[in-house]
Amino acid sequence: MARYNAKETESYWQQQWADQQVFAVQEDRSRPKYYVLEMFPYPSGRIHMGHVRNYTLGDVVARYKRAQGFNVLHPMGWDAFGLPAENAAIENRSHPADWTRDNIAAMRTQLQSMGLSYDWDRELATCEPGYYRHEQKMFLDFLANDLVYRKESWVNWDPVENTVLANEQVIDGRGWRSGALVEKRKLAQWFLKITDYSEELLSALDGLERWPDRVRLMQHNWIGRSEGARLRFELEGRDDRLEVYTTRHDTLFGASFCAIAANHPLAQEQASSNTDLATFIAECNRMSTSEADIEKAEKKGFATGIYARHPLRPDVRLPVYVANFVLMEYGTGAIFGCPAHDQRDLDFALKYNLPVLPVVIPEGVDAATFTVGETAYTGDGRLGNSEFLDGMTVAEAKTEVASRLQASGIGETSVTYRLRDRGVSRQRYWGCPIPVIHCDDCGAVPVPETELPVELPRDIDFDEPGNPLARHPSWKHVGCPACGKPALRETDTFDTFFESSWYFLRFCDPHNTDRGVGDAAAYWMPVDQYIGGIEHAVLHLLYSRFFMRALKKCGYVTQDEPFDGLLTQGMVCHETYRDDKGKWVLPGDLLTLEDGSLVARPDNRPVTRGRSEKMSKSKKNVVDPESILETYGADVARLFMLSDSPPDRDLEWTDSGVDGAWRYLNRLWKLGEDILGATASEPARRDGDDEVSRAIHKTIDGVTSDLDRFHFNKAVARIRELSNLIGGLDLNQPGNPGLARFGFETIIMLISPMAPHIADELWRQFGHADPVIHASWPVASKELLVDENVTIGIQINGKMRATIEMSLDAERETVEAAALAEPKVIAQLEGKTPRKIIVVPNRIVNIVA
RNA sequence: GGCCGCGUGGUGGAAUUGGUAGACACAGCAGACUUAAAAUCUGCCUUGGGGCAACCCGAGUGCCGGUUCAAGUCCGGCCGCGGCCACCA
Repeated sequence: MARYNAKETESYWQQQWADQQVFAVQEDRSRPKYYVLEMFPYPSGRIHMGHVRNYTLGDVVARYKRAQGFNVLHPMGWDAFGLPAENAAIENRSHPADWTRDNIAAMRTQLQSMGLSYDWDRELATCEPGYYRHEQKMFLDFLANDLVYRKESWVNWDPVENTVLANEQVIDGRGWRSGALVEKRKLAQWFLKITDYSEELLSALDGLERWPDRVRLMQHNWIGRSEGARLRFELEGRDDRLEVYTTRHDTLFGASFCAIAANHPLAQEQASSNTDLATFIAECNRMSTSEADIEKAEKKGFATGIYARHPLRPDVRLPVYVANFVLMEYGTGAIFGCPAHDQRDLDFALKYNLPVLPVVIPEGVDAATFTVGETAYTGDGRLGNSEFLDGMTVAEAKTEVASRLQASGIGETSVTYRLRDRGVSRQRYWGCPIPVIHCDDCGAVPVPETELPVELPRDIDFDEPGNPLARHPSWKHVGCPACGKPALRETDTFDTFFESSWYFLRFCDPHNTDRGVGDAAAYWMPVDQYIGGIEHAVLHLLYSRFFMRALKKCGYVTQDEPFDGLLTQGMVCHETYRDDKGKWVLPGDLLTLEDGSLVARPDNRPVTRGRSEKMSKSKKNVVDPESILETYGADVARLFMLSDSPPDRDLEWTDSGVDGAWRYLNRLWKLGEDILGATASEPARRDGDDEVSRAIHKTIDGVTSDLDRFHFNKAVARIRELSNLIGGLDLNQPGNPGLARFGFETIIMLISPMAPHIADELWRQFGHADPVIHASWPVASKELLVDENVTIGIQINGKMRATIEMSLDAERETVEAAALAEPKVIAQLEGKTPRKIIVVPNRIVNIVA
């Protein structure tokens, strides 16, 4: 055996695995299935460290489960539609399809050099008609099942990307990719009825026991259920009523105004005959939705001149305002304001000189003297100034108001969700065409199934801004499928979340041409372990949950939840560096001078070290995985990623940590060489009950439970501990070589999911013909997990003073006597008689004196 | 503003869920090998004090207090950092 050559070994074994098709998977109902999936990447062209971490984690799980006898499905594909391809097309005059496919090829090569155990035969790319035709079929089924609808609505318009953005894609009032200030526009859009499932998506969160609590909480908050009431106010001089939504119907007697959203139908109606109001509404629609601006934004209103009648007090008239803080999208788009108990309403009331009547009185305060100044009272208390409600608790008052309103037909309790239907139309080329044809006579007509897929045309140009599909000379001109008259194709495409909401189903049977979701899904689904970034906690993960339910309704699947277990990995971080001009510097351009100072190549500019942040191109604190794979090999990169931090925490990338992983693998190689030399004719000795054998079995047990719980860093620590122990054995002592061999072969198996190449090479050197992947996971002997003797700590008044060796499960009295006989204990007690002695079996003795 | 996390050596992190704090590493220091360096190997490595020494005494898990025989772990109050949501009625 020569010095370990990672490069040769890794490419040799990658070839072996491919040739022997060791990762090919089939339905095999005789074995339990295990579906492990990492979030598929966008083909940007190069992998980054986040990918390396994500796919390493998934690969460890896949290989470990396979060794345990599971039939493991572990596929990889490409989330291949999306804007960057179009931007690249504009910049480089390339075609989005070519750009995307080239990137996929490049990234596939990179991923393959990581030695990941994918069944590449199942690879898919969402931009291929073979994929998206099924998506178009799903859309048609959604239409038929009342899960999708078209409506005119106010949308977020990104003026730079010339497209609509979902609410979730607007961050601080700006487009998530372009950073441009988002405008409001009214457009006809297709919407998915996710709100039909609000309650179910919420309540089913409880069943997702193998999801991180915080992800469940984020979805819980995102769905945002609130229990309140809808009330219909009579409007003076009008026949229609104003419906408001409130969660504080207990405060109804404190109401002093009503407010409606700028885009509320009543506001729109009034604006048609009132130019000042129209101006005000236009102003509201221009308003920025960024955090900072909202903080500062004044609560502004415009009195419509309409008055609402108080439903419980005929003498009270409530002026109706159009107000800039009322959202059309939530509740009914109208509220009643109770200034005394809502800060926003109070600000508004003070500005427009509206009455402030407290109706919830803090316990022990007289209703007659309680006043509200500039701060609304939002605490608990009893009702006051509220006629028949006086003296009730808030909860009692809510019930009473609800039942009175219900009895008189004015209102009823109502549950409202923050979750909104998701608009899916995007005015882009590089996406899945929405299979609809617009006919002047027949309206929006679904494309007949026999004509699917509606394929993207290849010949498009990006010379002008906007959607090239809409400008294409012929593509959109078709006959109406219903009446045959000339009609126009929908030129919008789906938002890319559509593709990623069901790809996990496609992996179960990716070559099925008839159906998007074949029968194999019933065998493989749900995904047993899904792994990816926390940034998808709400969007992707919630929409995938919705898709499963929608597809179930359409008969595609029988299950509700797509992902049984979820692991959200932390970010890969790195220190940041800036030169004397404040420009970011790549870690690779750094040079440490002899005096220890940091400079940047090539001109040795002085550099200051900044805090560690998520690796990002903009701050240049990136390390290119390819250079690491090239210099150290995949096993080193994988081992480092696993050993330094728990997977759900942020990982600090350090060169020295990588070196440490490199040194360990070389030490392991050397150790294997020594043991092999010493045991040329001696087999592994597995039958001992000595301390080393016990340590080996304890390591097996520990690593197994660590991997079960994704404590990869601890598993690595245990393996290193064992290799330190085995490395310390004197191979000249009789018996030791066989023991060392047993220990070492165990280490190879335990480390094989993490560093698979070196494991397979060592495995072969130790005389095994088949790759480690075919060996079954080692099982610890129960009887070797417990020691004959235990070390028991002795405390005096809670302070550690000594330890004693006792046989396992020694009698309480024996332990007590031994503890009291310990010289240090005698010295510490100074002749005092213990008042009490607590004995925790096999663990600790505490003497209270 | 609302909700939720997290604070352990110089650093990343362990600690069987209330029972011997600091496993395993990284960095550092000392030594061995070497003409020398790199690599490798060995040792030290929370902190203050004492001892030639194996060791001994005290303090110590952000701060203050509490519960307990026993607290990094549980409770209360501060301080700091981070995440998500946010004009949601």
